[in-house]
Amino acid sequence: MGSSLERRLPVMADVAKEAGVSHQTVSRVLNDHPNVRSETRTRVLEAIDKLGYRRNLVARALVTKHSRTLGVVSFDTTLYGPASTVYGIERAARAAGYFVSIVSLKSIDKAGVRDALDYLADQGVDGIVVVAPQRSAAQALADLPLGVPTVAVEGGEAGDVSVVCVDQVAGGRLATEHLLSLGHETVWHVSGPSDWLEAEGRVAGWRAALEQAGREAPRPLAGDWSPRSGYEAGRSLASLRNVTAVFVANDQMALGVLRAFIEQGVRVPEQVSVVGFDDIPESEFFSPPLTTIRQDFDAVGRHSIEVLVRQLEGGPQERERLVVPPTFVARVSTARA
Amino acid sequence: MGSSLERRLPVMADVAKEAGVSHQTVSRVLNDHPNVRSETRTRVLEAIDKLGYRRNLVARALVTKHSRTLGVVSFDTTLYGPASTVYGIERAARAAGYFVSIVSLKSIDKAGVRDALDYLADQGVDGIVVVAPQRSAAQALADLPLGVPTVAVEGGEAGDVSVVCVDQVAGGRLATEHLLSLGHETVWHVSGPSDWLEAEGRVAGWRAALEQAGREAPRPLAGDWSPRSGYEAGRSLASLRNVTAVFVANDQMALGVLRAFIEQGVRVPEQVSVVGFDDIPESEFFSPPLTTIRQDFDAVGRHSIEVLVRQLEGGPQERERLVVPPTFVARVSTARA
DNA sequence: GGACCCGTTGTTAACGTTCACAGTCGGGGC
DNA sequence: GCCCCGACTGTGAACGTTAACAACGGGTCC
Repeated sequence: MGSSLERRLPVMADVAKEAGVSHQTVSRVLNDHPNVRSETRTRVLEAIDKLGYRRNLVARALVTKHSRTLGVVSFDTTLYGPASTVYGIERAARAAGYFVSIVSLKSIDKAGVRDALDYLADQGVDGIVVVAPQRSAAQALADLPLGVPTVAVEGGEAGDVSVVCVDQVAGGRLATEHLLSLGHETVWHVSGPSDWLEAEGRVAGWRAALEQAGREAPRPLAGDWSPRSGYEAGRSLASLRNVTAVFVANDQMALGVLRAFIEQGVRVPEQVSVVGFDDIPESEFFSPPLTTIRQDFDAVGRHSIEVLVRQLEGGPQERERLVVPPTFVARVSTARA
Repeated sequence: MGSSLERRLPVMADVAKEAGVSHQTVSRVLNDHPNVRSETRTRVLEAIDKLGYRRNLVARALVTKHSRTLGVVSFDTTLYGPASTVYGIERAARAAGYFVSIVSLKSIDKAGVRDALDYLADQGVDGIVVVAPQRSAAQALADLPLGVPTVAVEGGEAGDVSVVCVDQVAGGRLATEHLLSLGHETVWHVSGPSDWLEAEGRVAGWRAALEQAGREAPRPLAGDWSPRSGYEAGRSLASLRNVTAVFVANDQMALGVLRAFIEQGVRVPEQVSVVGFDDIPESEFFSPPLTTIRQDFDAVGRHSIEVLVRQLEGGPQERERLVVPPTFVARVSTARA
């Protein structure tokens, strides 16, 4: 074998020899230690450049006990919400100088969350963000004795950890009040899966708005976030007489509802008004373009890293709770009753 | 502070003392070394359990020179395709016993890719998967001298690295031939951004199918994958007289096209047939449900890890090229001319 | 002029694991 | 009875970095 291929990568000692200083001085240059003569610094930098030296972060992590890696536990990053949140997390983390190690769970049960947490802890992450939108995940988090600073996204009132989330209740209210303000007698609801905190919050907001207006709340139809479940809910709704307004818990299900209505000859918004939730990029081009509630996933991701980094670098801190407000997006799927 | 909080985590030496053996024997037990008396093994295991010992992977990585971490470089993981691919990669990697560290790029230029690669190399990843669907990214990859085994996903003919991809040309053919077989005189095309290899492959497949049938290829309209760009292309198409069949390079743009057609009073599939690409979960519920070409992103992700792990564990290997075939999904957006 | 301090540098010892090698012990072949 | 071999275990030295401390020189303050 050629020697150039086998030659081991240069280490600090090599740089030190090249620059005629001690390895510790090289370390100081690398870590921006103030007390290094600038002439020495230049010499070291030149040696580094000449040798193509790159510092070994593993060795560094061993002695500092900090890996500058953050762990992310998430659920099905194929969905737009989690994907966008994780995207925001990753970019914010990198901007803050951290690596990001990801674990995507297929199902979130206590064992799954515990495994993921152990797995990341083994790897030596400095902090963890758990995208835990399900009650079971939030609970698992609350029960687990975790030795690593942790932030929950959409985590509800989860034990001791800090939480960053969108105000789902406000979102549900926003949607419902909009429909009520258009003169609809009441508003039907297609909800998300019952063990999701987000689904629950939207139901609560919807119910609160109806109650405040003194209206009867119809029994909500439960979906699973998928377009298909929305479609099925839509068929049920279409067969009912008195439905004029529907608040659907996410845009994908709203698409299914829209489809069912079209098939059944129910015109939106002339006969029934529909409001979605999330504002996915597609919503604007549904038929008709969907009025919806926008969640700023990117902000959620960024905030969760802010909170985590503050905890990491500012020492032990108070548990924080950061709420991002949702916003109303008017399009054409709603009309006066 | 309570001493229990400050007590350092147990290390191998603690376990060794507890079990009355040397630290090396503990190491052997942990690494499933054959030559350990089973009675000794049990004693060590009990000590580990009692002390709640967890081995320090950072220290291990320092001496073995293997971090059991894989790096993933991707572009905008908010899009369904990349998100699904990365999801598949992550799960497959974890199943193979590797951690996954992710870098999401906003724009893929040579500098961005180089930075990401350096960043991951610094962290000491054992291998890298680059989801490099753009020509510039593929080129960057080809030019870069990388010391780490690398696999490109959707990477085209990229230099020395192995490639896993979906056969885009076949997909383009499939879509076009389907439309031709329905008796359409020719097929229009709304393409993806010109520097994307996937876009280029689909154009090539479309063109080849038309040529083979002896038909004229109209000038393709270029989009940027977004529903909005599809919408704009759709408006242009609607203003044309002789358009009866359109192959759109992805489902999101197809949604925009559909929307534009509805607004212009063009009926699908009665007047114009539309075929998309990707088969995102929403497509089935578009109006009308979209006939499309399905890409198995999950398989792509899994294969890329297979190839990478084979390279990692089987020593230096031949450059591989693995092609996943797309499949045709019939729905209702197409009809006889 | 001596004490002291600060800026600069070097020396030595961690960090927690695995690797290389050297024992020890018991059994089988001659 | 001796030798050798194989199973098992222990000892010491890496791995490449940062932390802790010591040492040196020159200036300032009294």
